[in-house]
Amino acid sequence: METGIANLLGALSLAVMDRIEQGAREVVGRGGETPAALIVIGYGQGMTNDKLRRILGLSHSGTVRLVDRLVSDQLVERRPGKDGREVALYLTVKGAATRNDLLVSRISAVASLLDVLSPAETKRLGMLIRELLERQDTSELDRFTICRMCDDRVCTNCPLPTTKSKRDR
Amino acid sequence: METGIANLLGALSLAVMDRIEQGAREVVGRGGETPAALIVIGYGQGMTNDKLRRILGLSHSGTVRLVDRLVSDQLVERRPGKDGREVALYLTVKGAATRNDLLVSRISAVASLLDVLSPAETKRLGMLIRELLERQDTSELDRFTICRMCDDRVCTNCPLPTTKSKRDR
DNA sequence: CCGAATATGTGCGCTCCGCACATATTCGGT
DNA sequence: ACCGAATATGTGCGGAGCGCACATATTCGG
Repeated sequence: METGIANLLGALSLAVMDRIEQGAREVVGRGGETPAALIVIGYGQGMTNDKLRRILGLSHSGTVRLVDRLVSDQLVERRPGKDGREVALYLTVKGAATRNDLLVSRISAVASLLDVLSPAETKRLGMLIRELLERQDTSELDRFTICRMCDDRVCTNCPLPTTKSKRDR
Repeated sequence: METGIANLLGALSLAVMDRIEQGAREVVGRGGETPAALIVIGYGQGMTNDKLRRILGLSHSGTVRLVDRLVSDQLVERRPGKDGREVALYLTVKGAATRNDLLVSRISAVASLLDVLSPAETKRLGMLIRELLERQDTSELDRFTICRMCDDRVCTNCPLPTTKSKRDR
């Protein structure tokens, strides 16, 4: 195994996430999984507290309090869900705008590290990362977790495998 | 700008750091910058509270309390520094062992994602990452920050630029 | 020699989160 | 149709991690 290369990827990932998280905190004024929550809620219609919990990898109560904060910041609304037990989470207008700023901030943070490469090098790097992600053995939940900060406007055809993998679960 | 590739690198970085941080928490029983602190203290002779603060990007008091935790966990010792104001931080035997476990855990976390690539692909990815890091405009402090979790046993010749850059500061 | 700079420690409070417990709704077997 | 199990959410409580403001000790520089 090439541990030297693993180390380099670890260092790069740390640098990337430092910049993403710093920008995210400036945009939403909060840290932890709060920015990711805002992005995840914006993906879908009918996101529930419990789905969010699993995607973010938080405890149940931690997720409830996280949503409390989003609601008190007027970024998210709790509405009655289809199932009487569920709560359906929706972005407010302000929440959608903040989410948008968040995605822009994230892409520009990564791009600022990436733009030292030539277009050809960037493309080669992109293809390798795409291969790497394609071949991961990810459950559907894993996919949402990995993609919990992804920009759905620029990520057409996500490379992560969908149906197969992890014993079809 | 290729924002699609920036998005992929962001997703990969998130996946990598999720795994690194999970492993680190299991090894040291603590999160935040505590694992990185243990690694940084292990690099040098005569690490001080203030140098550590700058590398980790924490406040002064946050760093003092972080070291308090490391001391109470018997991973680090405070010794009188050369300068009468400074405190010299040293790993205990237990601290050195924990640091070692931490580095092993980190490399294996990254490797578990990386090993779906062929040796040739891995090598190409490594070269591109190396190029990417080489061309960053990093101050000396930036280098330490980016490398704050790096495995000094496997990272021979770090690609990050040393002397030039950021107006020679 | 004394004020400024440097380095560390402390009181206090905030954010983010988990555990344990409580409540409400739906599902499933009889 | 009914009742226990499963599902989904909310709450009391506390801990981990961190920052701000302030205090103290040591060193530097004019």
